[in-house]
Amino acid sequence: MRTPHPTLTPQELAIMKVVWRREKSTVRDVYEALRETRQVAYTTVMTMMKILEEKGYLKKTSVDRAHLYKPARPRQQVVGAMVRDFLDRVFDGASDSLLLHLAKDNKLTEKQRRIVKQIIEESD
Amino acid sequence: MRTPHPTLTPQELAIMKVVWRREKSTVRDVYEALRETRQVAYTTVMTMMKILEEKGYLKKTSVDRAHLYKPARPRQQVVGAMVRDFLDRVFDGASDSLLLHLAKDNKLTEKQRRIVKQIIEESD
DNA sequence: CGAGTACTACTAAATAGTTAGTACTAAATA
DNA sequence: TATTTAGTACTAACTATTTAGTAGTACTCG
Repeated sequence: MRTPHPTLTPQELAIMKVVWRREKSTVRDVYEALRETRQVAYTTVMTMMKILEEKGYLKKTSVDRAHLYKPARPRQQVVGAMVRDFLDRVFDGASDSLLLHLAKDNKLTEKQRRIVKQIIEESD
Repeated sequence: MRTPHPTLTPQELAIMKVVWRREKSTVRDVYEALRETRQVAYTTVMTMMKILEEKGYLKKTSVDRAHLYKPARPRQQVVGAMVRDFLDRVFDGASDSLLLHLAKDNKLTEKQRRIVKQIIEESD
Protein backbone atom coordinates (compact mmCIF):
# COMPACT_ATOMS: atom_id res chain seq x y z
CA MET A 1 0.00 0.00 0.00
CA ARG A 2 1.02 3.56 -0.56
CA THR A 3 2.64 5.26 2.41
CA PRO A 4 1.49 8.74 3.42
CA HIS A 5 3.92 11.63 3.22
CA PRO A 6 6.18 11.46 6.30
CA THR A 7 6.47 15.23 6.66
CA LEU A 8 4.61 18.10 4.99
CA THR A 9 3.10 17.81 1.52
CA PRO A 10 3.69 20.75 -0.85
CA GLN A 11 0.42 22.54 -0.15
CA GLU A 12 0.59 21.85 3.55
CA LEU A 13 4.02 23.45 3.56
CA ALA A 14 2.75 26.50 1.68
CA ILE A 15 0.20 27.07 4.43
CA MET A 16 2.62 26.43 7.27
CA LYS A 17 5.05 28.93 5.80
CA VAL A 18 2.38 31.61 6.10
CA VAL A 19 1.46 30.62 9.65
CA TRP A 20 5.06 30.52 10.82
CA ARG A 21 5.65 33.96 9.34
CA ARG A 22 2.58 35.47 10.99
CA GLU A 23 2.71 33.67 14.36
CA LYS A 24 -1.08 33.67 14.70
CA SER A 25 -3.48 33.27 11.80
CA THR A 26 -7.12 32.87 10.98
CA VAL A 27 -8.21 30.97 7.89
CA ARG A 28 -8.86 34.31 6.26
CA ASP A 29 -5.35 35.55 6.98
CA VAL A 30 -3.84 32.52 5.27
CA TYR A 31 -6.39 32.62 2.48
CA GLU A 32 -5.47 36.19 1.64
CA ALA A 33 -1.75 35.53 1.85
CA LEU A 34 -2.03 32.58 -0.53
CA ARG A 35 -4.23 34.57 -2.89
CA GLU A 36 -1.34 36.89 -3.59
CA THR A 37 0.41 34.03 -5.28
CA ARG A 38 -2.27 31.74 -6.64
CA GLN A 39 -6.00 31.28 -7.00
CA VAL A 40 -7.53 29.19 -4.24
CA ALA A 41 -10.93 28.88 -2.51
CA TYR A 42 -11.48 29.89 1.09
CA THR A 43 -12.88 26.48 1.98
CA THR A 44 -9.85 24.77 0.50
CA VAL A 45 -7.60 26.62 2.90
CA MET A 46 -9.97 25.75 5.73
CA THR A 47 -9.88 22.07 4.90
CA MET A 48 -6.10 22.04 4.70
CA MET A 49 -5.74 23.82 8.02
CA LYS A 50 -8.08 21.34 9.63
CA ILE A 51 -5.90 18.53 8.31
CA LEU A 52 -2.80 20.27 9.63
CA GLU A 53 -4.45 20.51 13.03
CA GLU A 54 -5.31 16.83 12.99
CA LYS A 55 -1.74 15.98 12.03
CA GLY A 56 -0.47 18.04 14.95
CA TYR A 57 1.15 20.89 13.04
CA LEU A 58 -1.37 23.53 14.10
CA LYS A 59 -3.09 24.34 17.39
CA LYS A 60 -6.59 25.79 17.27
CA THR A 61 -8.16 28.23 19.69
CA SER A 62 -11.48 29.97 19.28
CA VAL A 63 -11.49 33.75 19.33
CA ASP A 64 -14.71 35.60 18.60
CA ARG A 65 -16.40 33.66 15.86
CA ALA A 66 -13.32 32.49 14.04
CA HIS A 67 -10.70 29.89 14.82
CA LEU A 68 -7.25 31.19 15.56
CA TYR A 69 -4.43 28.92 14.53
CA LYS A 70 -0.89 28.86 15.85
CA PRO A 71 2.05 26.64 14.91
CA ALA A 72 2.29 23.60 17.15
CA ARG A 73 5.91 22.96 16.25
CA PRO A 74 8.71 25.40 15.49
CA ARG A 75 9.70 25.94 11.89
CA GLN A 76 13.25 24.77 12.46
CA GLN A 77 12.13 21.42 13.77
CA VAL A 78 9.67 20.65 11.00
CA VAL A 79 11.90 21.88 8.20
CA GLY A 80 14.77 19.96 9.78
CA ALA A 81 12.72 16.78 9.51
CA MET A 82 12.03 17.59 5.86
CA VAL A 83 15.73 17.98 5.19
CA ARG A 84 16.46 14.65 6.82
CA ASP A 85 13.71 12.96 4.85
CA PHE A 86 15.01 14.40 1.60
CA LEU A 87 18.57 13.47 2.48
CA ASP A 88 17.61 9.88 3.25
CA ARG A 89 15.33 9.45 0.28
CA VAL A 90 17.52 11.02 -2.38
CA PHE A 91 21.05 10.58 -1.06
CA ASP A 92 20.66 7.64 1.32
CA GLY A 93 21.64 9.98 4.12
CA ALA A 94 24.92 11.13 2.60
CA SER A 95 25.18 14.83 3.41
CA ASP A 96 28.36 15.08 1.39
CA SER A 97 26.50 14.33 -1.81
CA LEU A 98 23.99 17.04 -1.13
CA LEU A 99 26.78 19.49 -0.38
CA LEU A 100 28.33 18.62 -3.72
CA HIS A 101 25.13 19.56 -5.48
CA LEU A 102 24.88 22.81 -3.60
CA ALA A 103 28.44 23.54 -4.58
CA LYS A 104 27.54 23.22 -8.25
CA ASP A 105 24.36 25.22 -7.83
CA ASN A 106 24.85 28.74 -9.01
CA LYS A 107 22.68 30.05 -6.24
CA LEU A 108 25.71 29.91 -3.98
CA THR A 109 28.26 32.64 -4.30
CA GLU A 110 31.62 31.77 -5.80
CA LYS A 111 33.19 31.96 -2.37
CA GLN A 112 30.60 29.66 -0.78
CA ARG A 113 31.00 27.20 -3.61
CA ARG A 114 34.76 27.07 -3.15
CA ILE A 115 34.56 26.38 0.56
CA VAL A 116 31.90 23.70 0.19
CA LYS A 117 34.12 21.94 -2.31
CA GLN A 118 36.87 22.06 0.27
CA ILE A 119 34.69 20.31 2.85
CA ILE A 120 34.01 17.51 0.46
CA GLU A 121 37.65 17.00 -0.40
CA GLU A 122 38.57 16.89 3.25
CA SER A 123 35.99 14.26 4.07
CA ASP A 124 37.63 11.69 1.78
CA MET B 1 -6.36 20.94 -9.57
CA ARG B 2 -3.46 19.03 -8.21
CA THR B 3 -0.20 19.56 -10.05
CA PRO B 4 1.87 16.53 -10.99
CA HIS B 5 5.25 16.08 -9.32
CA PRO B 6 7.79 18.26 -11.14
CA THR B 7 10.61 15.78 -10.71
CA LEU B 8 10.66 12.14 -9.54
CA THR B 9 8.08 10.79 -7.11
CA PRO B 10 9.43 8.66 -4.24
CA GLN B 11 8.84 5.29 -5.90
CA GLU B 12 10.03 6.52 -9.27
CA LEU B 13 13.23 7.61 -7.57
CA ALA B 14 13.66 4.22 -5.91
CA ILE B 15 13.58 2.59 -9.32
CA MET B 16 15.86 5.13 -10.97
CA LYS B 17 18.42 4.64 -8.22
CA VAL B 18 18.63 0.96 -9.13
CA VAL B 19 18.87 1.68 -12.85
CA TRP B 20 21.56 4.33 -12.42
CA ARG B 21 23.57 1.95 -10.28
CA ARG B 22 23.33 -0.89 -12.77
CA GLU B 23 23.63 1.06 -16.03
CA LYS B 24 21.39 -1.40 -17.93
CA SER B 25 18.42 -3.16 -16.40
CA THR B 26 15.53 -5.41 -17.24
CA VAL B 27 12.32 -5.25 -15.26
CA ARG B 28 13.44 -8.41 -13.51
CA ASP B 29 16.74 -6.86 -12.47
CA VAL B 30 14.99 -3.94 -10.84
CA TYR B 31 12.30 -6.15 -9.37
CA GLU B 32 14.88 -8.31 -7.65
CA ALA B 33 16.85 -5.34 -6.40
CA LEU B 34 13.75 -3.74 -4.89
CA ARG B 35 12.70 -7.06 -3.36
CA GLU B 36 15.75 -6.96 -1.14
CA THR B 37 14.27 -3.99 0.62
CA ARG B 38 10.52 -4.32 0.33
CA GLN B 39 7.72 -6.49 -0.97
CA VAL B 40 6.53 -5.50 -4.43
CA ALA B 41 4.92 -7.25 -7.42
CA TYR B 42 6.73 -7.76 -10.71
CA THR B 43 3.98 -6.01 -12.64
CA THR B 44 4.14 -3.01 -10.36
CA VAL B 45 7.76 -2.49 -11.27
CA MET B 46 6.89 -2.94 -14.92
CA THR B 47 4.17 -0.32 -14.78
CA MET B 48 6.44 2.16 -13.03
CA MET B 49 9.21 1.64 -15.55
CA LYS B 50 6.77 2.18 -18.39
CA ILE B 51 5.74 5.46 -16.78
CA LEU B 52 9.38 6.45 -16.38
CA GLU B 53 9.93 5.74 -20.04
CA GLU B 54 6.94 7.89 -21.00
CA LYS B 55 8.24 10.69 -18.82
CA GLY B 56 11.60 10.50 -20.53
CA TYR B 57 13.68 9.17 -17.67
CA LEU B 58 14.30 5.75 -19.22
CA LYS B 59 15.12 4.58 -22.73
CA LYS B 60 13.82 1.19 -23.84
CA THR B 61 15.46 -1.22 -26.24
CA SER B 62 14.37 -4.75 -26.98
CA VAL B 63 16.87 -7.51 -26.39
CA ASP B 64 15.75 -11.10 -26.81
CA ARG B 65 12.26 -11.27 -25.38
CA ALA B 66 12.67 -8.71 -22.65
CA HIS B 67 12.93 -4.94 -22.68
CA LEU B 68 16.25 -3.49 -21.67
CA TYR B 69 16.10 -0.14 -19.96
CA LYS B 70 18.82 2.45 -19.69
CA PRO B 71 18.82 5.86 -18.00
CA ALA B 72 17.89 8.62 -20.41
CA ARG B 73 19.36 11.33 -18.22
CA PRO B 74 22.41 11.26 -15.96
CA ARG B 75 21.89 10.91 -12.25
CA GLN B 76 23.58 14.20 -11.48
CA GLN B 77 21.21 16.14 -13.69
CA VAL B 78 18.01 14.60 -12.36
CA VAL B 79 19.07 14.72 -8.73
CA GLY B 80 20.26 18.28 -9.27
CA ALA B 81 16.76 19.21 -10.42
CA MET B 82 15.35 17.57 -7.29
CA VAL B 83 17.67 19.59 -5.10
CA ARG B 84 16.63 22.80 -6.81
CA ASP B 85 12.96 21.90 -6.49
CA PHE B 86 13.39 21.16 -2.79
CA LEU B 87 15.39 24.33 -2.26
CA ASP B 88 12.75 26.46 -3.94
CA ARG B 89 9.81 24.78 -2.28
CA VAL B 90 11.13 24.65 1.26
CA PHE B 91 13.62 27.50 1.46
CA ASP B 92 12.41 29.81 -1.32
CA GLY B 93 15.71 29.19 -3.03
CA ALA B 94 17.92 30.25 -0.14
CA SER B 95 20.84 27.83 -0.14
CA ASP B 96 22.21 29.39 3.02
CA SER B 97 19.22 28.20 5.00
CA LEU B 98 19.68 24.66 3.80
CA LEU B 99 23.36 24.81 4.68
CA LEU B 100 22.42 25.92 8.16
CA HIS B 101 20.27 22.85 8.60
CA LEU B 102 23.02 20.60 7.34
CA ALA B 103 25.34 22.22 9.83
CA LYS B 104 23.04 21.28 12.68
CA ASP B 105 22.50 17.80 11.34
CA ASN B 106 24.63 15.32 13.18
CA LYS B 107 25.23 13.38 10.01
CA LEU B 108 28.01 15.80 9.20
CA THR B 109 31.31 15.37 10.92
CA GLU B 110 32.29 17.95 13.49
CA LYS B 111 34.80 19.39 11.07
CA GLN B 112 32.30 19.66 8.24
CA ARG B 113 29.81 21.31 10.55
CA ARG B 114 32.30 23.92 11.64
CA ILE B 115 33.22 24.88 8.10
CA VAL B 116 29.63 25.07 6.93
CA LYS B 117 28.87 27.44 9.77
CA GLN B 118 31.77 29.55 8.59
CA ILE B 119 30.28 29.81 5.11
CA ILE B 120 27.05 31.06 6.51
CA GLU B 121 28.68 33.68 8.67
CA GLU B 122 30.71 34.94 5.74
CA SER B 123 27.70 35.33 3.51
CA ASP B 124 26.13 37.97 5.77
C1' DC C 1 4.78 -31.51 -29.94
C1' DG C 2 2.77 -30.13 -25.27
C1' DA C 3 3.58 -28.15 -20.67
C1' DG C 4 5.68 -24.89 -18.25
C1' DT C 5 8.13 -20.41 -18.01
C1' DA C 6 9.07 -15.50 -18.68
C1' DC C 7 7.73 -11.75 -20.45
C1' DT C 8 4.49 -7.81 -22.05
C1' DA C 9 0.13 -5.18 -22.69
C1' DC C 10 -3.94 -3.90 -20.93
C1' DT C 11 -6.87 -3.05 -17.27
C1' DA C 12 -8.44 -2.20 -12.62
C1' DA C 13 -8.45 -0.12 -8.43
C1' DA C 14 -6.95 1.53 -3.91
C1' DT C 15 -4.83 5.38 -1.28
C1' DA C 16 -3.05 10.07 -0.86
C1' DG C 17 -3.44 14.76 -1.76
C1' DT C 18 -5.97 18.70 -3.25
C1' DT C 19 -9.85 21.42 -4.25
C1' DA C 20 -14.16 23.27 -3.44
C1' DG C 21 -19.44 23.24 -2.93
C1' DT C 22 -23.51 23.35 0.18
C1' DA C 23 -25.93 23.90 4.31
C1' DC C 24 -26.04 25.90 8.57
C1' DT C 25 -25.08 29.33 12.44
C1' DA C 26 -24.17 33.59 14.57
C1' DA C 27 -23.14 38.38 14.21
C1' DA C 28 -23.58 42.88 12.08
C1' DT C 29 -26.28 46.15 9.85
C1' DA C 30 -29.93 48.63 7.57
C1' DT D 1 -36.52 42.76 12.95
C1' DA D 2 -35.09 41.18 8.25
C1' DT D 3 -31.18 40.83 5.49
C1' DT D 4 -26.57 40.53 4.57
C1' DT D 5 -22.06 38.96 6.06
C1' DA D 6 -18.45 35.88 7.82
C1' DG D 7 -17.51 31.94 9.54
C1' DT D 8 -17.65 26.61 10.26
C1' DA D 9 -18.83 21.63 9.44
C1' DC D 10 -19.79 18.26 6.42
C1' DT D 11 -19.53 16.28 2.11
C1' DA D 12 -18.12 15.44 -2.56
C1' DA D 13 -15.08 14.66 -6.02
C1' DC D 14 -11.09 14.98 -8.90
C1' DT D 15 -6.13 14.12 -9.96
C1' DA D 16 -1.86 11.91 -8.91
C1' DT D 17 0.52 8.07 -7.31
C1' DT D 18 1.04 3.40 -6.40
C1' DT D 19 -0.08 -1.31 -6.67
C1' DA D 20 -1.17 -5.40 -8.91
C1' DG D 21 -4.25 -8.82 -11.54
C1' DT D 22 -5.41 -11.09 -15.98
C1' DA D 23 -4.84 -12.42 -20.59
C1' DG D 24 -1.99 -13.35 -24.21
C1' DT D 25 2.45 -14.45 -26.65
C1' DA D 26 6.69 -16.55 -27.51
C1' DC D 27 10.33 -19.40 -26.00
C1' DT D 28 12.30 -23.56 -23.70
C1' DC D 29 12.58 -28.08 -22.23
C1' DG D 30 11.15 -32.79 -21.67
